[in-house]
Amino acid sequence: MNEKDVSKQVHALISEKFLKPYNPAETESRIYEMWEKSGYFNPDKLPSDKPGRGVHGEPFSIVLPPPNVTGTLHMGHAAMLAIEDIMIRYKRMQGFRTLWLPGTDHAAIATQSKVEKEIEKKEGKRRHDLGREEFLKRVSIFAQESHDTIIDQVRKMGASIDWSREAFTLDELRTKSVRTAFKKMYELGLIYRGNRIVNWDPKGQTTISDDEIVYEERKSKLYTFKYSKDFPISIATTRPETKVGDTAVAVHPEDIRYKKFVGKTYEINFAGAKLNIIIVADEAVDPAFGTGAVGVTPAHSSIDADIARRHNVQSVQVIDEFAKMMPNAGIVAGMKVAPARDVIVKWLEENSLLEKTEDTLQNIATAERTGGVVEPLPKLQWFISVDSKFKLEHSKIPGIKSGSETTLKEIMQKAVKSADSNPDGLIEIIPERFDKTYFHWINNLRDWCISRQIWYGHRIPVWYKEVKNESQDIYVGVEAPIGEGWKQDEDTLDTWFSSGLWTFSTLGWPEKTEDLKLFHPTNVLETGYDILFFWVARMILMTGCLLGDIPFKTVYLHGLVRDGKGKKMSKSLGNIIDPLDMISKYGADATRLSLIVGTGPGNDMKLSEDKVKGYKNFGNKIWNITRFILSVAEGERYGLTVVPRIDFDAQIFNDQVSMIKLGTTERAYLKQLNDLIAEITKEMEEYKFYLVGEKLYHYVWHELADKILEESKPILNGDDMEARIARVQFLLYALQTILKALHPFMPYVTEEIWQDINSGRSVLIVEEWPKVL
RNA sequence: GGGCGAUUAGCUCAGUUGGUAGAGCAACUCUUUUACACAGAGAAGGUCACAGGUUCGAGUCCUGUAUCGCCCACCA
Repeated sequence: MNEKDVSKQVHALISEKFLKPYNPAETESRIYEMWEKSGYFNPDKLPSDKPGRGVHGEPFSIVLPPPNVTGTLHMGHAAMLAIEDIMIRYKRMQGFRTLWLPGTDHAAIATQSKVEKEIEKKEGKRRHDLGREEFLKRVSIFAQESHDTIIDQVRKMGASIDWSREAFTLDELRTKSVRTAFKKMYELGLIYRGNRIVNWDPKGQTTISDDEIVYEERKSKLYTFKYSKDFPISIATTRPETKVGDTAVAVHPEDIRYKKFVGKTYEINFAGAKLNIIIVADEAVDPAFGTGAVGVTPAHSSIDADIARRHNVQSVQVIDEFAKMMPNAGIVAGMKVAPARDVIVKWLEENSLLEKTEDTLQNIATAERTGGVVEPLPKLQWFISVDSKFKLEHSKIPGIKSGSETTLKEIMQKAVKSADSNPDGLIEIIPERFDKTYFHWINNLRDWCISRQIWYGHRIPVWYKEVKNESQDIYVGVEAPIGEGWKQDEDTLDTWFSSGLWTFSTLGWPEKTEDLKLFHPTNVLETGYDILFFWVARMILMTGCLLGDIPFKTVYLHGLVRDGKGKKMSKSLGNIIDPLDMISKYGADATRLSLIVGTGPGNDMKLSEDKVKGYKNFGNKIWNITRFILSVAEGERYGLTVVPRIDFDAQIFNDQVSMIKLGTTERAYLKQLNDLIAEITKEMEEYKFYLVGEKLYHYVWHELADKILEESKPILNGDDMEARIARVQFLLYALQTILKALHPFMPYVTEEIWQDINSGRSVLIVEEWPKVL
């Protein structure tokens, strides 16, 4: 038999598919289906044949940060899925009883405004034209469609997630969790209803939280003037139109210029409005700024409201919910805020009261979702108090004893580990530097306004009943109260209220489920650093309050996905890279790896199509390495029968069992590979996936392929049978090892190869992570 | 105004208790040799932002400066 014939025969022994380049498109959906059928995504259906592994293993859980049902997934989601799937697959291979729980977020205000915009564009109607019921029906349809798209995308990424436990922040079970949480916190005195200055978005017609504000720097003018000729003090403001609502002028207590006026009151006719101004002394005033005197508008500025409260000064609202001046606003009554400002300035000029106009930069508060300029208004809303003391019955949080008094702020402070300030904290944030940001935020935290005047979301579980004497009965509960005349609160809850419960609402709380016992606290929360405050802090708050526990042990924060040049991806720049597009062009494995390598936790990642392409080539490289190794292993010309490759570890490393002696070269190769496994296993534990991905890439391509395979060719073609067998043994071992080690990163191509070389007798996702020998 | 981060090869980034600088991509030269041209071989490329300091020795520790980026903040 000549060489050519041998070659043909060899090829006949290898699956035909290895003769062509690796084709992700043909492979991925088939493999994903196989995984799903295996049941191994579900921690209850993991293999049970080995002690301490699979269903007998230690639990390891991650709850997916639920994507908003506002459309489709972007690269940031893809990165999140890639990182979490790596964690889960790694732990599953290590024998942990892994749960990765999927879900979606109704994202109240975001989803509602998206649908509102769509309806307005298509039908020219607003939500009030449709009515609450019809509008909600529309939103639900949209949410369902988004949900289906999202689920499909999650699967395409190769996420080994337990679909049997899928949750939605607005489904029946989560509604029960939300209402139970509300009721408990109300009973603890942590949720209260109060009339306070809130951030009102006139465009969205709702309150928003401090975190939903985006500040925009704008040029503005600082006007210095007097209310009237008889008034002794000049004040400065950027918003003259609000001055019709002034009720005081505040000066610093030590300011000798104004000391003599403190306590005096003045009746003034200011632009047609009747003002009653009292001069008060307050530490909050900076004597060096402007005139050193502040016109206090308690109804339209929270700092002014604070001053007013300290000095018992009344509050007069002059701007309404549509950002229009109210009837008591003198000559500007009925006008919009902006023109009212001009009119007031003109009035000041005409009356020779304006002393100075200066250019200044001002941070304008705008609503994140609608872009509307936020108007601070006094409104009756529901709040969560972060400073109220309450008794925490059962506490696992270090520094807070069961049954002791604490506050939500304290819970948030004590739960998180900080090398400097709180070394005993149980929650570790990765990268560490973010704990500074976290603590800084907590220290400045104010009460959280949780009611929203929108329709889509959890309706506040409070019912009112009018009784005589203009008072009303109030009922807070999980179910509607029995009896006539109860009316439920019209408002809905801030979407982060339900997200805050996510780690335990998804596991069945308030029921005492087996899942809750097994999988809570979850091991890792992996999410973007941009929602550290929105979400992570609130989960810690809610879990501490309701379970007396932490929601997760480790917080792994990833950054933003930017384009190849480091620019933020946006529609207007046209630089958006769509994950589905990348998957269909280069495969999920390549897409995943390109999002991992080159970026540490907490850093923004740069992604270009070329990078993805490069990793597609890598998939093919592995494919070709497999072809080569199988061809030499299975060739008759080497005198080898097809070896049951699954048992190689034993054969290689136990000389008693093996008939094959490894040579010094094989042992050197083996040591190198072993060192690599030791290194990357350590780095996996340290969440340094970017290093592991890169090192495996480098080893496979530039060590195994370029050096070891090349160096092996003369031996494999030589006459020394024993040397050939030893080499083939090593190569097969190396192949299996890198398939295992790469599997969390490139699940599809590794599983596809594994299926072939093991003739479908085992599934790589539950194989053992390579051992350090 | 406060805080955080970055600054290392043309580009994107590693560099874990201080011990003579690394990877990927791009560019260059050569090679179509039966695993792979979605490839291989080879060569090239850096005063580690700047200035001081500690040390036998600093990309790494300290102080300061500059530039860029991000977050937080109710100076009216």
